[in-house]
Amino acid sequence: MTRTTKAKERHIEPQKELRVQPAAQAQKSASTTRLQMADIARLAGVSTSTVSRALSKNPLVHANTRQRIEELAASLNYSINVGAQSLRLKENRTVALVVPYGRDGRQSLSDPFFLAMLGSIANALTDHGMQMLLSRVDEDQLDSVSQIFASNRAVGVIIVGQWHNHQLLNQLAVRNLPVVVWGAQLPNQLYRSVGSDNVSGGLQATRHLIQTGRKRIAFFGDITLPEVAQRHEGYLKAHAQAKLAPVAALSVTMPFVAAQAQLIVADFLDNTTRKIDAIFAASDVLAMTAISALSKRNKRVPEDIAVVGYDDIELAAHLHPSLTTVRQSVELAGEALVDTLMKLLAGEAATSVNLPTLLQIRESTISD
Amino acid sequence: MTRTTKAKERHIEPQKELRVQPAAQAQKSASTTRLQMADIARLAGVSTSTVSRALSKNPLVHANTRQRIEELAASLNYSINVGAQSLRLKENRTVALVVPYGRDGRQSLSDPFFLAMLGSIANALTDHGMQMLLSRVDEDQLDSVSQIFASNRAVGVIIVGQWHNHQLLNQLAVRNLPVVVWGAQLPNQLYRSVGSDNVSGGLQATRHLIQTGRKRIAFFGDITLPEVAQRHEGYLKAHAQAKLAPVAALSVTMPFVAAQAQLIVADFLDNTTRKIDAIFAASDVLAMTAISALSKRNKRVPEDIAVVGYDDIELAAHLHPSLTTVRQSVELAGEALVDTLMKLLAGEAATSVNLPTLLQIRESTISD
DNA sequence: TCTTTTGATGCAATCGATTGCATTTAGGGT
DNA sequence: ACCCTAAATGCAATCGATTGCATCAAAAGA
Repeated sequence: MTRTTKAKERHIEPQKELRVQPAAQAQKSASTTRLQMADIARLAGVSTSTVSRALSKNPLVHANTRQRIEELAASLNYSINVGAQSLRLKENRTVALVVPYGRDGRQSLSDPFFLAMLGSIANALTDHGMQMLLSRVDEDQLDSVSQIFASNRAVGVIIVGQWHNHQLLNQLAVRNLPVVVWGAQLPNQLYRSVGSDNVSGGLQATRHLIQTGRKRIAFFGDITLPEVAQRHEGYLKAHAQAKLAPVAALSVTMPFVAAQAQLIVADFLDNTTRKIDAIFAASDVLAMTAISALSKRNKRVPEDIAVVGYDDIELAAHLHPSLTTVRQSVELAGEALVDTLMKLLAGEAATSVNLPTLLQIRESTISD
Repeated sequence: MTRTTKAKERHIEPQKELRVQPAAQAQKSASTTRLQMADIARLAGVSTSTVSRALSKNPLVHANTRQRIEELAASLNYSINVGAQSLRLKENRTVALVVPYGRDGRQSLSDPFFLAMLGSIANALTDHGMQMLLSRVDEDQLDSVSQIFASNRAVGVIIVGQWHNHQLLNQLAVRNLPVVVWGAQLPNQLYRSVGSDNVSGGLQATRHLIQTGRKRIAFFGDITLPEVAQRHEGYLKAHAQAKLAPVAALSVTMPFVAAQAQLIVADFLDNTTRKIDAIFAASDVLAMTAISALSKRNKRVPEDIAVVGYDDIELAAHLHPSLTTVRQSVELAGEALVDTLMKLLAGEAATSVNLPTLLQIRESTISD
């Protein structure tokens, strides 16, 4: 019997060798047909099976053959088609990072903290040999996250910011989808979350202000967001521990977006009936907005009013005055999110993570 | 002849129906087999061909059939496997965003400007129905970008930051790869770039300082980077136009990373032989670092020393003093990068883009 | 009633890889 | 010289979709 078994010859589908040249660009090099395994096989004088095995370092192929194929592939700059590969292997090394965006509220992709987090997650994923797909999703259509799985775009999802979506996130969790959320840990929470210990952070910040003699401390932030609510809880707790009665009117709800917050801060400060000697802001950006508004009104920070922020973005240390703030380690956060997701993907037990917070005391609360 | 042609029955590969349960997680729902087109077809009592056509709104299928299939698919939350689809169609709607990272120099993923750009690009790509894959690549191995194409991971690449890689980028360009770079436009440039008009930006900033009476103006930035070099060129040009002789010793080379820059700035300021009355910094982060260092030395901004930054990050307006800076519109930048890439992908002619810059005059140069 | 036309659906090849089994070749033992 | 084992390679099915052509059913024309 002949070696060549006369490979099937009926090609119904027409070979589109002749491909239309894009009109404008005469330059487009003629045969941009992407190199594939069959090409390497032909050039190496072996079958695609052997090439496949050689490139995956399968010991079945002879060492010499393998080296020859590897060199050939490298010299031709060949790289296996990951789409075809993952189709066949039914595997996928992509994780989707979902950033919900609402009309109002914290515009995640402009807040330095969230952006830094994104970078950190990218790094952590790279360390695990994972790709990162960035998806922006309308806050109201967060259930479209399940499409990401259904269409096999990614094996896991990291959602940055839980917003007002606790129920939606729970719905994803009951479907057993590998999802991890950056945010607060809440009662009746079915999904895994990673976040800083917001209550403790709020407590540390407020206690510090009280210890430096402040008595009328304002709170700036959007309390409808779980994370902020917990920071506010810490704020109240610190008051209680010091046997101070917090003044409700000093808790001001405002979104995270600097431009919008600025107006509310101005309005608050100009209302002379409310005297304050300190501000605890739910993010560094809000704190900076507050400081800016204060200095426009000739209030000195920290002499007249002390300010504490939250996040410890890189700039916080380089401001004037440098900002006292509650540090959430972006690096730890990224690693914890990715680690938790990896556990879920491996089918291991994974619990929500509460990262420690550390108060960074700087000039905005202590005059030297 | 019978209708059913006795579909092929020899299944060599064993059906792995029995899949190993991950040990720890007994919960893992039993049949997590992802839904596929064949399932929809079976449930609808049609062939996969019909389902495929129905979902792609092919007029060949009867309107009733189509609606039935669409509803079924929707109710089961079915979504076509994009991997298989793009394998068959040989198309791909993913763009890779490559962020080179070097040991030193501007750590793109911590600088707010680059991060904001990333968000802007993500938005622009979403508008074009494109996915965005984020890849971090070592600055020295930038040629691995071609792997992204070879492995069909993405159809186009946007590189944020040209760094010292002009030659490498040119090499990519001669291979006719659809690549767009954020950075300066250089002589002998074969690739398409999008950037702000750095020379003009540097000119505007410096001229403004000169017009407000400053004479000994320091320049802070890493001149080995093309973008910074052009800003410095504008700085020199402004001096020439004002018939001022720039003092070479006042141009200080420093990386973009705040922590590293801080040391160099401190060293510079403490060297009493160099008197200055203004600083033009090549990024807002550098400007903020400078302001912080100045106020630590009891120098007032702008009274003693005026400071101009570059980028106009969102925070710049909310600082104290608010920062005079050269605005690079992140939104325009993202759109221009994506538009240019889309043109390349469509085979249309595309040219490099130089975006206009606008000097934002704020408190750090003008006392009110 | 029988042929023709048209509309709707199914069959099977295909995209670029992986892999179980079959097959060939080389090496070893007697 | 001959058989047997082991090593190396090839064949062809498969992953989940798309699509040209064939087929079937129903409507229209003769």
